[in-house]
Amino acid sequence: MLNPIWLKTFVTLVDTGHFTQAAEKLFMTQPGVSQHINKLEKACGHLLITRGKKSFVITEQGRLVYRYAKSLERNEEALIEQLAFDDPYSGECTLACSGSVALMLYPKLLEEQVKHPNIIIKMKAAPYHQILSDIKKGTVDQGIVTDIPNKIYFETKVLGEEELCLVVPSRVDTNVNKATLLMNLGLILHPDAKHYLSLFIAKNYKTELGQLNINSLPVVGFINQINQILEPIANGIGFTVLPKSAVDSFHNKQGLQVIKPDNTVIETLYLVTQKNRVLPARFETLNKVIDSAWK
Amino acid sequence: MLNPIWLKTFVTLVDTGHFTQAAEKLFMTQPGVSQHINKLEKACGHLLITRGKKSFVITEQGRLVYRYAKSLERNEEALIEQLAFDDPYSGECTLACSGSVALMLYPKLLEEQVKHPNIIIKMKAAPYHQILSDIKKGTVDQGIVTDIPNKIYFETKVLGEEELCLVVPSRVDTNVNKATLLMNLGLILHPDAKHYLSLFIAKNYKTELGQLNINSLPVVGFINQINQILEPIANGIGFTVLPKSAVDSFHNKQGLQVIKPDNTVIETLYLVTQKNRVLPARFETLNKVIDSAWK
DNA sequence: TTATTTCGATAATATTTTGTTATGAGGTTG
DNA sequence: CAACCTCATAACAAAATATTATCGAAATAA
Repeated sequence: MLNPIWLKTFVTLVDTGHFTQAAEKLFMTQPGVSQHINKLEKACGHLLITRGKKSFVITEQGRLVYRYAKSLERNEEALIEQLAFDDPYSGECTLACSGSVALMLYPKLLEEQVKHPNIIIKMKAAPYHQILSDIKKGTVDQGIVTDIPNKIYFETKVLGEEELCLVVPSRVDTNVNKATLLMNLGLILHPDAKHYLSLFIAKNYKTELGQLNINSLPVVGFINQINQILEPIANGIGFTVLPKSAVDSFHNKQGLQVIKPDNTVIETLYLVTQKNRVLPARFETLNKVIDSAWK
Repeated sequence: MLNPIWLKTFVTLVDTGHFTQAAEKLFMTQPGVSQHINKLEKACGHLLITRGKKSFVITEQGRLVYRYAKSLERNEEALIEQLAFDDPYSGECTLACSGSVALMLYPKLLEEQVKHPNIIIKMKAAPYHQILSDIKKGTVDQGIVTDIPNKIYFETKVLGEEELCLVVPSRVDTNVNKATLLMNLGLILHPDAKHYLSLFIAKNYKTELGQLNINSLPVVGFINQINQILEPIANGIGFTVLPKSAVDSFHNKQGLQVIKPDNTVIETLYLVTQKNRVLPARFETLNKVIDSAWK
């Protein structure tokens, strides 16, 4: 490994052209300089200078190492400067959430990135457990989920609420027994479908759906692209449960029919971060936008 | 200064998530890891991890340092690799020579750069003494000059020869005493004018010019752009001495008259490098072109 | 030329830095 | 609650590093 102190000595040596002068400049003794150069040459595996009796000439390798040392110095300075300066309008922000939240949130975040081009938004649509494991690993800074995770590892803050919609094809007659209706249609599966459906059933149609086993429902499709989940339903195939925002943004709404339930089903959204992790200033900028999305 | 060993320890710590495991991986003890991190934090001036009782969370500064450490590692590897590999078709070649040599040589070298785009030719037209001082400083790799420099500091190799031409305006009657002719015309000065003129006089017109003092010649112009030196002469003003190649490439030759001397005046061109400096392989590629320019 | 000074290399020694062992405090697990 | 982890700290041992002393060769001055 190339010790930066040796590199600095080498740079000074090359700049001054004299071992003695370099030593003076560095407040050390001349043999010290000699030793640094020897060690650096050993570490590099190449002679960095060609020694004459009283003078030296830098080798090609020496030139390369000299340039490297200079750039190292600059890089290190830049790093130290960066460490002290927590810019609220620059840096990477990685967040993960469900596809439907992403669908609604990402455009708003992009507006912010347009305002402050040095903020870089990285959005990952993922299922619940992956969001949590990514936050725990630290590969994702923040997540938005619909369940409160383990308080030992995560910090949680309520963001807002979203209405869940049971969506069926527009042609279907909904004035029938709901269990029969859904069994006949079959489920269009997506990453959060079963979770949403169970929330929905827990609050509605208990008498009709009470004994319905979600896992025994026929599955008539699967898609994990949020903007395509409603496609089969608009074509008359299956049903699903989705947040209202996802339904609203669908391009072909006349193909759909949202069943108005007796009790509105609300899921709470939580902003989740790693426990004890202090996020940099740019997340305040970001979270203003996220907060306002549910206001 | 950020010790690369501490940085490596820090990277390992972050990767493993455990002091003990990091220590094992690095064949050291756990307190050693603790100390490395402490020292690194002190050197950075920031906490890199937030310590829990049995675990830690990386801080924003820690993330920056982690990224820096990773890139440092890559850069160092790249350097070491580069040191061992002397590519004949890539790298910078800086050379210095007179304007007239540059005029002739640079196009040929550019052809070579087109063939091998990773070779970067840097050509500096400069007077004799500056060429030598640049080579001695090491800011220029090679020079082409017309005098053998001090053998203590430089290595010299004969490149070829060039004919010198005494150039006067085309309208002038040359069948007169040469001293009178030149005194009446006056010298168009350029960086090598006096040197060339002295070479010329030493071999020709000794009887006529014997007592002519170059420094007392009237100077009627000065220009250090090689392709413009002959401009005043083509306009009927002054005389000068230049290599034949520079005269040949002049755009308005009918305005000029080259005085045919009794003894052709030849200047020898020398390729000069710093003493004891071994040039990298790309200079072999380059010097083939340079050699062939005078063949 | 010879004496003097300058410059870098080397060896021996002193000092500082670094790594290890030993130990303790706090937390988790069975 | 005992056994077991994990990390921090202190004391000490080991290694790395810097200094002093000295030499030889070359440049400079006399």
